[in-house]
Amino acid sequence: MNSNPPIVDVRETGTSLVFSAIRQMSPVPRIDIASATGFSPATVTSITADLINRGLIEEVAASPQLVNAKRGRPRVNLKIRGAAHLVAGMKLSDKLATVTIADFDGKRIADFSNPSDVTIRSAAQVTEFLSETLSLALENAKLKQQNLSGVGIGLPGVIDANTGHIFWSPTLLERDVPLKKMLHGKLGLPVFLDNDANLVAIAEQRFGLGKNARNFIVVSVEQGVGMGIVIDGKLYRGNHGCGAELGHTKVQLDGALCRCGQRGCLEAYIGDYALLREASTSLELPASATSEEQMEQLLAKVKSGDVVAKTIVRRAGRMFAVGLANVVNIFAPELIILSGERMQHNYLFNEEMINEMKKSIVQTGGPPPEVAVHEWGDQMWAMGAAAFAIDGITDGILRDTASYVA
Amino acid sequence: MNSNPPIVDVRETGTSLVFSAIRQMSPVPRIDIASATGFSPATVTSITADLINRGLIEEVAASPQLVNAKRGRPRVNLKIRGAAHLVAGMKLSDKLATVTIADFDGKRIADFSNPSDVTIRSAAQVTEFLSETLSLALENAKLKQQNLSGVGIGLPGVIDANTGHIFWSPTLLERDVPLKKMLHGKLGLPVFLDNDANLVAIAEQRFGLGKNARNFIVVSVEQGVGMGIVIDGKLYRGNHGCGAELGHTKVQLDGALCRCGQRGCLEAYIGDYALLREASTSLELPASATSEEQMEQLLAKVKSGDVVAKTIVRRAGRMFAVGLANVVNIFAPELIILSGERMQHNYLFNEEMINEMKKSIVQTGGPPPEVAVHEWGDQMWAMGAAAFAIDGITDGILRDTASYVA
DNA sequence: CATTTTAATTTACTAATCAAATTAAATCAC
DNA sequence: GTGATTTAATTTGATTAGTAAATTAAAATG
Repeated sequence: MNSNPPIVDVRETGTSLVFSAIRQMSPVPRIDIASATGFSPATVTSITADLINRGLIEEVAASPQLVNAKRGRPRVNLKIRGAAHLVAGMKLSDKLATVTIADFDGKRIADFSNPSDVTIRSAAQVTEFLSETLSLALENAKLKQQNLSGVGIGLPGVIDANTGHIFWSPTLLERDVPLKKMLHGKLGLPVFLDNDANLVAIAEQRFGLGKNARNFIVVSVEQGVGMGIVIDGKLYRGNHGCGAELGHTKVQLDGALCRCGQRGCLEAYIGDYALLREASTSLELPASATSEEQMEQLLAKVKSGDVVAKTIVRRAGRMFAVGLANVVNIFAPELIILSGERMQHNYLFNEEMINEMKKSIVQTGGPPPEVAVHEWGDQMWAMGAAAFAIDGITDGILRDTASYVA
Repeated sequence: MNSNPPIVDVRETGTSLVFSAIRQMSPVPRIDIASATGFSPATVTSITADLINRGLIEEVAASPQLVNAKRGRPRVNLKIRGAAHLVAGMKLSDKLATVTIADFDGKRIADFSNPSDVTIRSAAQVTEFLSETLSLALENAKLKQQNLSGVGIGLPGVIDANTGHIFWSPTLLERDVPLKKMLHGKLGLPVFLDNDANLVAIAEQRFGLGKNARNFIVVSVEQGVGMGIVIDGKLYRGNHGCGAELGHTKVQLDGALCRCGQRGCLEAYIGDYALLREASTSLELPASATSEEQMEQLLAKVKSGDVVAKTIVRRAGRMFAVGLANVVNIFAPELIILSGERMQHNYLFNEEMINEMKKSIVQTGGPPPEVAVHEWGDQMWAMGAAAFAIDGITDGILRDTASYVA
């Protein structure tokens, strides 16, 4: 009964602590690193000297206009050295694979996207398609594969990010695919896989609105409803490494039928297909059009004052508010980021929904969570994947015993 | 824009790491501490020697029958030294204050409970009542206040555990009460306050079914519905230090009216008052009886096959299943502990509900969370409070620079 | 140009931790 | 029994991560 080995968490090294402080606050002078990490200036000097030595960070030439007009020795800013590594971030969605090449500092170097008519593939075909897309992206950016230090990839579905095992994905024909291993074999590069919603959360944390928050959630609506949870500055992935499934929380007992086969799922009220399903019963929408086109027509009707269209969209908004409020009641995050493209804005991410949500959360006495809407393009997903790859590579580098001279 | 100071988390000291390993695995030989913490045996020897020196842990005399019949030098087990400190854990509920005196190792030394007709008090009166109850409990156990090193107290409501500030509690007349400060002033002892549901989670983690889990939730139904969330072995308290409000997650848009004034809250379907409200419309229950008695009568009717009573209880169970499933879909914990007294078992914590819940969670491919029902008496809450106090005291002790000789 | 101020570095030390050798206490094998 | 073997714990002697205090660096001030 007592032989179970509870793994006590690995303590972070001074080097990794300093490095992540630089990443978070970049550009930042040593003195601020010292106060943020609690290390003495002496230690910061010695650790940063080592990091500079290893080519991972660099000093920033002081730009004259930024000098604070204070006296004293001027601060020397440090930043991540972008040239240290290049990574690719990829996002595989319905009919498109998007690639962003980024440097170690997260700077976007090049973008590429590869449309395709095929929406669902075998594991082997996905491997092939992603590999081919990466090659094209590299060619396009005049880079070679050996310039890359790793590839991060996001795709929808239920994925264990630790093992890179895909339990299920709408883009894959099979279940239980060891895609990370397959891609690693094909590309010969370190591969980092995760659910796309988690990667959006990482993107927000690293480059977006989550920069200064420790506990926040990111809700991203695309085909499905995704959610990423950041607790204590760390992405929370649940017990099996799979993310949260906001889209399949129940907002109604015995409610509308969902794609997943269950009833009352949030997604069954706010997903594109749910709205169109309702529209089809009492509105005239051209049946032959794509679902994107149909959605646009539905929203146009809402704008022009169509009562039925408004009813449809309004319920979706109210249901979404309930779903969000539930997350808030359970989590009490400091910030909620609604992340998506313009279209969602019109029917979900609006004042009315946010107010309704706030009315449904329990009064704690503390301030309600801030709600922010972030309209990003498609590249955001890929940037999250790139950030994920950067993190993975950084972990690998900093785990090696850092030999710096005191 | 860049001057915000991101606090990088404090790294745990070797001493506190070893100490918590001992607490978790107690009794445990040094060699196992070494492998669990990753420290070398040499380090464990030196740290444990210091802890023994300080009287915080002790060697356990080898009991002959437990010797593993292996050869080699026998292992010497270590455990927390109970005599090091005594604490009181208190729980204030509707009509009762419960006290448990526990030693530093979490061993129950004495119990006491103090019933009262008053259900709601002013802050001053609560301070007085708790102080008086503690005195009686000490007297009863033949102890003096100076024997105690701290007091942990749990009460329902919205509480910031860090500051000990009570935003609101059903047991208090006023809002925004700095109860921790008041009690500290009155008792002259370190006081640790938290929401009672959180303390149940701590009790489960320390003494109960959560011992071997890193991510789990504890749902406790008393008057309201409480939930405690443990992530990565640590109680998650949300952004303001206040716990999760499972009872006020919405399970129905525009649903039943809740005590909190909102509609569709889980509590408005499964709380005692919700069931009795329904019962009152079509069942004959003696109006003069207490709600406990009425509940018993309602459950008796269920048992004897009353159709209406069954309908009422069955909906409650289904709603509860939905509420739980939502938590699982968001969190994916490895374990759910349903904690409460016998009564809940009959109408909420049963096979049917658990199956219904499992049907409402999304298939991840991984195993569904384990669900365990834990029937504890009233003392559980107080034990959680005691454990919380022990933790607080331990933190204080181990934060001081441990001067051990290498 | 000396003074003041702030940032960064150097120096000399301390504390935490480990590897390797040693000691301790048991069983096993004959 | 007695030495060989095995495993746990400790000791010893280094090494490393980190600090405090002194020093150097580079600016503004007056």
